[in-house]
Amino acid sequence: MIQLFQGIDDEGLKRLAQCMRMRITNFQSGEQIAQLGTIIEKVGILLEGTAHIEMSDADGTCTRVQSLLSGDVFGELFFLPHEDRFCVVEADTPCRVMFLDWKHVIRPCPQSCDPHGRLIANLFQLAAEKTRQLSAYTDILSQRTMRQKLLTYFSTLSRETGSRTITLPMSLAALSEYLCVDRSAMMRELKSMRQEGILEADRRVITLKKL
Amino acid sequence: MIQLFQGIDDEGLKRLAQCMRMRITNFQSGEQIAQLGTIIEKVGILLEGTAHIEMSDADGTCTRVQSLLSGDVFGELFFLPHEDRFCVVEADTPCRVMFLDWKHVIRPCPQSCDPHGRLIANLFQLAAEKTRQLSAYTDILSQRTMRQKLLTYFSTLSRETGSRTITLPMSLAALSEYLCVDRSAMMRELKSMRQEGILEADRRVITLKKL
DNA sequence: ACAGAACTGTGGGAAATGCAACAGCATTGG
DNA sequence: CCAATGCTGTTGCATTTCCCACAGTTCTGT
Repeated sequence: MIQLFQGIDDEGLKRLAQCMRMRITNFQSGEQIAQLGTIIEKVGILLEGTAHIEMSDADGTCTRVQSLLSGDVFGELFFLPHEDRFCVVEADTPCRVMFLDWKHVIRPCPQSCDPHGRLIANLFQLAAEKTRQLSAYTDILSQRTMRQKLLTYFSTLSRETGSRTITLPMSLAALSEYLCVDRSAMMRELKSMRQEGILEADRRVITLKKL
Repeated sequence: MIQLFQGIDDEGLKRLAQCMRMRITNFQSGEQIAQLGTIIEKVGILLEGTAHIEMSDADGTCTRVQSLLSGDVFGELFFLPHEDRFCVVEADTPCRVMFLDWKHVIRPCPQSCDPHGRLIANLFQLAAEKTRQLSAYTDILSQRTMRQKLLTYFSTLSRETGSRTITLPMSLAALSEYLCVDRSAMMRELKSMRQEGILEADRRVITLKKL
């Protein structure tokens, strides 16, 4: 199920395809799907496969800044790169990608078709979700101590799943990068949190004991 | 000049006002302008005055998470609060605020009027700008050392103004909070950066000497 | 089944950062 | 003009975090 097309039936999709000149392209693993500039030009929807956005720093180092899964929407709307940086979307596995022209999206079609309005609403919904994720992330990073970073992240996960026991969606090594802290220091911190009875931790499975 | 209405003339504004049931309300200092829920309901535009968004934490502490100036747009689209948090917009000075109903914004009017499309495009533009700001901020916070945080922030400012000499838009004390570091530690770091010839710093005026 | 790679867990020592406290300067409002 | 307040700049000391190194485990592809 693709969120972007939620509430739009096949009939509507066909009309939309005409309205906004949809085109679908296939990419192989490692192939470049798009480059992101500083103005909004295109909207991409990953129909199948996995990909990621990577950013070249001024000094040449590449950083993977975002992972994209099936159904994800990407483009300048959702990730406007900084001016002096080079930003590309690259396929991790074979991908099937749909592109829309931005200018056709925002220009309501003459018939003012219903699916079009729906699509725009969905796009906004996705944009809002994006900012929510980003602000949740800054919420974590703005914590001063590592313990607070960890607890902020864990309680977000716990809230989302509705359970005190959570399974991390990434390796502990990746978690340390996500939190922007040293891995060994994080292990040490987890250890002392365990000793203080704040949580139980066995590899990726964490159980929060106190609030 | 209000960005949201860029490219729309008075004639168009009048039509829009009908289309989407614009209404304008005045607020006094300290008055609550709106509460932000978890679904998109309204779009607010601050026409005059200054305000801020504050978030009540689970433990009751209030944090000012965003300042709003004349022309700023707020609402769930731009700031979706976390589920268990209570989020309000409050006036700092007397404010004049315009509200639009979200459902009328995304529903293209029967006549498919041109200003409507323009408004939607502007809204997207603003949303994109918001995510850009947020990701610039995470870019800073994700730096591991204070020096890198400072340099990342300074070079962003420098890039924006196109000059190597920048004037901080806030006090040094506020800057330390923005960067989520200790103020005295930051002063110390600025001092050693000055001594190493990386920059010149006199109060809020900073000159970058090396890249 | 095996080799290689990635991940987890631990520790010592170095470096960075935070905390607390204080003094001088600038700004503001009566 | 003065007092009060907030901002800047500095320091000693405690703590946290980082860096590096190593060992055991799990995972992965052949």
